[in-house]
Amino acid sequence: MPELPEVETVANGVDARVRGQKIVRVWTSGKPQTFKSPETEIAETLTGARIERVKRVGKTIVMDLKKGNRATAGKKQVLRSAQDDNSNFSAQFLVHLGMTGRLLVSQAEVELPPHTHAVLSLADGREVRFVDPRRFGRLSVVTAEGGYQGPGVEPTTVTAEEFAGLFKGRKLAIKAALLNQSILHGVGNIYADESLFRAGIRPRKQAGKLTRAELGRLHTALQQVLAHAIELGGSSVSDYVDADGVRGFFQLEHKVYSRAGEACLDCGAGLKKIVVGGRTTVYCPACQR
DNA sequence: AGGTTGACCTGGACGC
DNA sequence: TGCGTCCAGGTCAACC
Repeated sequence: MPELPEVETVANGVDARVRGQKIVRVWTSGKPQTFKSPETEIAETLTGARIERVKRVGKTIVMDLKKGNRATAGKKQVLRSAQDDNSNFSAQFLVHLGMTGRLLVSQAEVELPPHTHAVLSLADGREVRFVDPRRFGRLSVVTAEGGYQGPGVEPTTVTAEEFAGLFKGRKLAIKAALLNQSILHGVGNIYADESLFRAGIRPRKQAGKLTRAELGRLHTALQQVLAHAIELGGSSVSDYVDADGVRGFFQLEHKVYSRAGEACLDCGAGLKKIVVGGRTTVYCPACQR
C-alpha cells in the first residue's frame, strides 16, 4: 500500500524523469470517481504546462506546473492580452494513489495497462500514466496560494515537542491517531504498526494517555522507520510498483505488519491480530505494553 | 466536535 | 476444477 515512503519513492522517480518537460496533451478515462476536480479542468490546467518539479506532501504526489508566456511564445499568440503576459500561471496537479494507484512514465508505444485513468503526453514522446485498478486513487488540480500543504503535520520533520502536542487530550487509540491524516499526514497501516512495535506501545492505548517517555520513543521510532523505508525505496506489498516498475523491498524489514500468529522477532511471543480504528492491527503482547 | 463506522472498489487468496 | 466468499485498506460521508 502506498504510504509516505512509497509515495516519496514514486514522486522522486517521476521527478527525475519528467522535470522540465512540457505536457502537450491530456487524456482522461471518464470514470467520475477518480477525478476530484472536473476532468475538463484537469485537462485545461495540464495541457501546455511545464512540469517544474514533482514532490510528496503527505500521501499525495504533487506536480508543480507552470504555464508561462515564454513556453508558449510564438506558438499561438492569440488575443489574450494582459492576463497572460504576466500570468506565469502556476498550479498543481495532485495525485493520490489510494490503495492500488501507480504513476508510470512510459514510451508512448508501450501498450496502455488495464485500468489506466489518465495519460499526460509529454513533448518528448513519453507519457505519464495514472493506473489504478481499485479506483481508490484521486486526481485533482489546485491553485492555492503557497501551494498544497496537506491536511496535517509532516511526520518526517516534526519535532518531538510538536509531535507530543498533537496527541494531548485525545481519547482515540494511538494507532487511530497515527492513521488520522488531519493530525499527521503520510502514516498508514504498515508504518503505524511498525513504529508502535519499535516504541513498545500498545496500539489501543489512548493517545492522550501516553507518557512523555512513550511519546519520545514513538517520535524516534516513527522517524527512523520512515527514513529507513525511504532509503530502501519504499515497501512493495502486493501491487505497489515504483515509477520504473521496480519493486521496493522494505517488506523484508516488517517486524509485525502481516505477521499475525508468527513469532515476535524480538522475544518469540505470538503476534496478535486485532482491529483498531477499523484497521487490522498486529502487535506483540509481550513487547508492547 | 471528537470519535467511530461503513461504503467505495477489484484482485487475489482461500475453502469446499 | 471452479465457484463463492472474504479480505485488503485510504479516505470520506454519515452517524453517534
